[in-house]
Amino acid sequence: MRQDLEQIVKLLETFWMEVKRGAMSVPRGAVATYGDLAEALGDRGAARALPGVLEEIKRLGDPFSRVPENVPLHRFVRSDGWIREECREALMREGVEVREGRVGDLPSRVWKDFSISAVLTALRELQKKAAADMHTPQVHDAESFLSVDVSYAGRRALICGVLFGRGDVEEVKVETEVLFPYVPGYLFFREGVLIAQMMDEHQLKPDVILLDGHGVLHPRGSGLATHLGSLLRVPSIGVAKSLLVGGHRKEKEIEAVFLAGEQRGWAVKKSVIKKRGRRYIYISPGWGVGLEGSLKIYLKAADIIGGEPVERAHRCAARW
DNA sequence: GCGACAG
DNA sequence: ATCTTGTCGC
Ligand SMILES: [Mg+2]
Repeated sequence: MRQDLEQIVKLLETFWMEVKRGAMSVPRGAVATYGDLAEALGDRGAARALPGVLEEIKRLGDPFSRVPENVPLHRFVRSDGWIREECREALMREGVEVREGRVGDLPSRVWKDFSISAVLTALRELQKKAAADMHTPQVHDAESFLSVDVSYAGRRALICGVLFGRGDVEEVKVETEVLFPYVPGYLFFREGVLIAQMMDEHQLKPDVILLDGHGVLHPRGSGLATHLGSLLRVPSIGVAKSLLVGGHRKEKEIEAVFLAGEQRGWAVKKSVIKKRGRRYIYISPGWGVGLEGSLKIYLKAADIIGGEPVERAHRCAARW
């Protein structure tokens, strides 16, 4: 079953609505932790993204409504009781005891009765569907390539695609609004959605897309490259600078990367691609490409562009 | 206190 | 990813 961009974007809008509802429900005189709000949203791992999200809602409004909301940002603390510097005074005025930057008696003050929908769980369900979509005849070669990267400035994003493989090299750039924070394991919803918009707008149909992130080398087998490839029905490969999950030996120039006892990708010394560099980069199949195909096609792309393909897109995206 | 989780 | 001076290594 195919997903569509509008359905996904709708869920991202829901994310902001639910964060707002959750934040507004914390009563005066109480505090809530970022972790508990994240858990109510479906994943405690999103806790680190929430201070920024709440602040954005208050200052600028969510990216959909763009109407600033007076969320009680000051009632949110870290799970160890730590309160943001600028929130301490407001909290004290509400009768909360503040000692050395922390909530006096956290267990008695903390409120966690959120009744919001678990949007992040819904996002994970989409990831699982994309991961299950992994079959189809896999490609073993490609003639035209698109490498992509995204840079950020506040809530603006610059998406840059580099098309190559048929002689010339073409750059495509699109500037848009960021719709979702960075949460480890959910990169597709931040960058993939913007990249899909860019490819729609310019009607790009390369044989394969090379993305700055992982493919099946992901907790749910559904990284940025996998989900985007599945959405667009374009074969894709993940090219990451570090691991999110999994591990590998460090003896040969090219090593297999394993996750839960199964090979999910490759670690390739950068020196294989470029003159310098001793670090590994991580290649994994996205969608419509197998393990062997991902490595073969990636090395071909690197050879044609004469360097690391995603790095090429990275430099492009750095120029606003 | 330390380690850690793509971008 | 971004914020940023000087510093290290090829
Ligand atoms: Mg990037």
